[in-house]
Amino acid sequence: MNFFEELKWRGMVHDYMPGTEEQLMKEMTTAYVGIDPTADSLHIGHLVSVMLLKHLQLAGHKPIVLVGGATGMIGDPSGKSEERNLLTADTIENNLQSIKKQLTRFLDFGNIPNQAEIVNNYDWMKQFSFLDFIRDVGKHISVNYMMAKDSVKKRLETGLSFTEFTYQLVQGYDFLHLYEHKNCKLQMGGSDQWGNIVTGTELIRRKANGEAFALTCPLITKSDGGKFGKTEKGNIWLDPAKTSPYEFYQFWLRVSDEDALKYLKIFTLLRPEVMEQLALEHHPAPHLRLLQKTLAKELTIMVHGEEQLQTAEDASQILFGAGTSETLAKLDEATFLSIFDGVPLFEVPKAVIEPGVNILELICTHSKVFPSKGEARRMLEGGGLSINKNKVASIDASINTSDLINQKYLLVQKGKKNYVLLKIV
RNA sequence: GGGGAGAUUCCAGAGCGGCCAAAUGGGGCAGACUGUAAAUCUGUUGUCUACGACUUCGGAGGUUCGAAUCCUCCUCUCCCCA
Repeated sequence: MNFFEELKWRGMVHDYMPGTEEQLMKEMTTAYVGIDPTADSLHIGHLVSVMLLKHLQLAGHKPIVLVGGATGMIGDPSGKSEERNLLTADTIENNLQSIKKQLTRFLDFGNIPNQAEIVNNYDWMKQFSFLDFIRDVGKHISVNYMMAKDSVKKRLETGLSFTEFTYQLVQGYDFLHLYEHKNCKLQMGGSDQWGNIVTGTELIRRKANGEAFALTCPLITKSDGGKFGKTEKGNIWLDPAKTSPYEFYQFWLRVSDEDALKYLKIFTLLRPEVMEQLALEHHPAPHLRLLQKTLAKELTIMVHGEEQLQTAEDASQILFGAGTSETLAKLDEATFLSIFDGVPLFEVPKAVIEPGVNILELICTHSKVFPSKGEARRMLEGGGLSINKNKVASIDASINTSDLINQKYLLVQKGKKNYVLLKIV
């Protein structure tokens, strides 16, 4: 199976320019995707682009990651309703380094013919003067052409700044630059990038008299229409300090049946036969969540490694399996701690708990499990609060040392899925 | 430059002197049902020393026993005409 076929069966092809497939068949092709260095970690939304490159490299082509140090300072108007804050060069540099580190888990930067590369468009944009830019680049693309782009049209109503309007030219120039300096003939990205990518190919044709291609993949959606990759707590990051491996694992485990297979295709490298088999087994017994478990497992290994997966699985087993207050009580401290690594933890002084303390006081005043008592009260009254896996029945309930696990811990549960650990010190 | 409309709780959007912590919808959270899915139904969605109190309706003042609601000024947004 070649690269193109691979992407197709995985449902990762949304649109491509005529000739793209032929180009990829013809020779080792260099292709790039752009990533905005808006944070010091990638999140799972970025993973699609990364997987595109992964497949590309596996098929023998050469991947380039373009970190948008320059474009990140501007902000793409696509899909945004408002102009974004500009980042400083320092922040971007810092973010870039962290991102680069994460990418090495996916792409081979080693000394091979099709080694992955990472480039920063700030490096070539920073000395480009405004005059030079409008003369050498702006001259080749008409305003009419630029205005016709969806990303621009959508913003005409609410207004967009000249800076944002220029974005597609800057991105287009990146492509031209890579075409000229790295023989890069293909740009990939999400379908929202189509317009920007095509501006690049257009620029390459007019200015370099060359031929370049575009390939986009569908934007990842959720079957219920929500935004992919977001939870109550925000983005799912690859950085374990931002999203613990446990949370990361749980995110994928909670994917709906409808989405599970789709995500498996996009985010894992499993072969079609394997997936077919999984789907077949999943169908008669959906509650076993075979697809979700496989998805969570594959991704956690890929991003965090085997060891972290083990912990995440153990923790999930305890928290969501047949776990009861008895099983909790039986855990020794080391196991207990390793399992709850990644679950938010608050410390409470021993003096508070020794005389016995009201439950609401404990979780609102002495620790910030809930931001306000009103919220905690509501949760409790609605039957959504448990301590050590036992539902708290009344707002007058009090906690004392006999409730502690290993004489030190309390497991507070908000609803079904959210756990917080209290440590008595 | 001239004329008009508006700014309300997470969002959209009612309210136009006391019955307003503020309708309704969306979203969020929780409960029930389940499979840590989906759908559905129910509850909840300012804070607290909690049948009561306190702080909210762009900002600052004022009128009034009493203001999200009336007046003045300011800031910002949108629309129309030049």
